[in-house]
Amino acid sequence: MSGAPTSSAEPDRPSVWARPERGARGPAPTHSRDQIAAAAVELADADGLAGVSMRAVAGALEMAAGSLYRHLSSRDDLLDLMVDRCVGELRPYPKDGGSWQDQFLLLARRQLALYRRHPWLPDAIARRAVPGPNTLAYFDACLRLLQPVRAGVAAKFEAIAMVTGVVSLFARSAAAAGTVTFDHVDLAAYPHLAAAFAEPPSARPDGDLFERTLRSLLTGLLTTDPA
Amino acid sequence: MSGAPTSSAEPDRPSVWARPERGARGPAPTHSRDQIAAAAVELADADGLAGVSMRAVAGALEMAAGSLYRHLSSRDDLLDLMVDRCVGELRPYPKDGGSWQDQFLLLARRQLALYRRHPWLPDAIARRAVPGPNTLAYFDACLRLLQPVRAGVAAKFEAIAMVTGVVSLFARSAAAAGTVTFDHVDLAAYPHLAAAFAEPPSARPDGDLFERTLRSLLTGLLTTDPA
DNA sequence: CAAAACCGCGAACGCTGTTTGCAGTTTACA
DNA sequence: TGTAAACTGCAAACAGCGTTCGCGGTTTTG
Repeated sequence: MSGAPTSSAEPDRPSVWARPERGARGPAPTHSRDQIAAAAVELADADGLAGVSMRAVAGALEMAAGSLYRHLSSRDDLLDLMVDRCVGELRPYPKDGGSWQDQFLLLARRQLALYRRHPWLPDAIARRAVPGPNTLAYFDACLRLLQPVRAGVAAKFEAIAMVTGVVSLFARSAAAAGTVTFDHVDLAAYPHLAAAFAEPPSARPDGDLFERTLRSLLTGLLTTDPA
Repeated sequence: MSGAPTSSAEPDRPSVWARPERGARGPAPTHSRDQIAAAAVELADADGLAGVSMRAVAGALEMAAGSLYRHLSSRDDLLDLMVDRCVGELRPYPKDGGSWQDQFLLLARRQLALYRRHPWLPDAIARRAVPGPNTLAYFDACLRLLQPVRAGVAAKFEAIAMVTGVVSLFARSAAAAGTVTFDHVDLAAYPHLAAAFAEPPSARPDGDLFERTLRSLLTGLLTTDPA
């Protein structure tokens, strides 16, 4: 969901998606992958990513912490599951409406809503999540929307990653507006900061900022691009 | 460095910048704040943010882990120190050259270089770092560059945060290009992904992408903006 | 029916950030 | 000048974390 696709030889941790959901020999697992992911997402929505500890997730499912490792090989696997589960909420993908910019913007709006529902999602994604089926479907849908665009695959992936990133910036700026506070700071040494705060508080930028930003970003990234 | 300034009543953890560097009564500390921050930055540059444990930092300075808490009240404080120290590398700020867009772009380029020197910086900043003197100076310089722009303070802060965010996206995409790998995945269910990989690998987008993106972002965010 | 494979469990390991009591050192004030 | 307060660094400990391991019990395979 970030970065361009290449096949570099990095420390490939074996993804969850490779391992079979359950073995063929033993007793049936008392919990499914989806149940685990759902419980973890619920916990993250409530307490943030830090609240998603193996013990907490296991506790929410009334199982022992170590038992989780029958389903996952690490906490990273759990986060991959969570990410893919939430990306699935983007379905169904826009189809048959307006220009590719319009469609992409619609998708971006849905991403923004998703990131607001799950404020921890950008962080979980930025951690280089291994794409699961839903994430692959998301990329596929993006590429489908970008089909009319005459640009190379690399450029398209760059654009997708950039849009995803900007969307998460908007989600963060909305969620954490007013996070940075300059109170109790001596502004004497910072004349322009001081002047800014002397000014009467201006209205926050209008609501179309999201659309205008993404439109200029998309056209800038994809339309005038050669390759 | 992210988000707009407001004075909301959030759980204000007391910043490092408030506490005096050393008391007036006891023996002289064997290490200064700067030495601690420098050691931590060195560690982060080498091993990433995860490598910056209190014990590791203390070890690099040949002191006990608990002793760090004579200078800092938490690890967050340490990260704040690290961030502000690195932001200081942006000095001196551009002055007297070209249009405000040109000057801001120059600053953005320097930020990009900074983020490449310290790949952990974006993460440390995104964690809502408490602005130190260097960060305040950075904001001050940004506002000075934006002085000719007729836009409200809130819009300017939004723009600054957005530029900072996009710069870190570029830094990440460059550092982690080829991170997401679709190898060993059955692409049968994802026709557009499959088609994308069947295509001969196209050249990566040209180098002016950074400039074009930021220019369109800046003009989109600030020039047509009302108040 | 035996062997292999898998499940869930509880206890442990090493790591983390942080707290605490201690002894020693420097300063401020009467 | 002497004493008390304030500060320093240290070692040890605490709770929490992700993770591993050996156990007994259950299910399937041959």
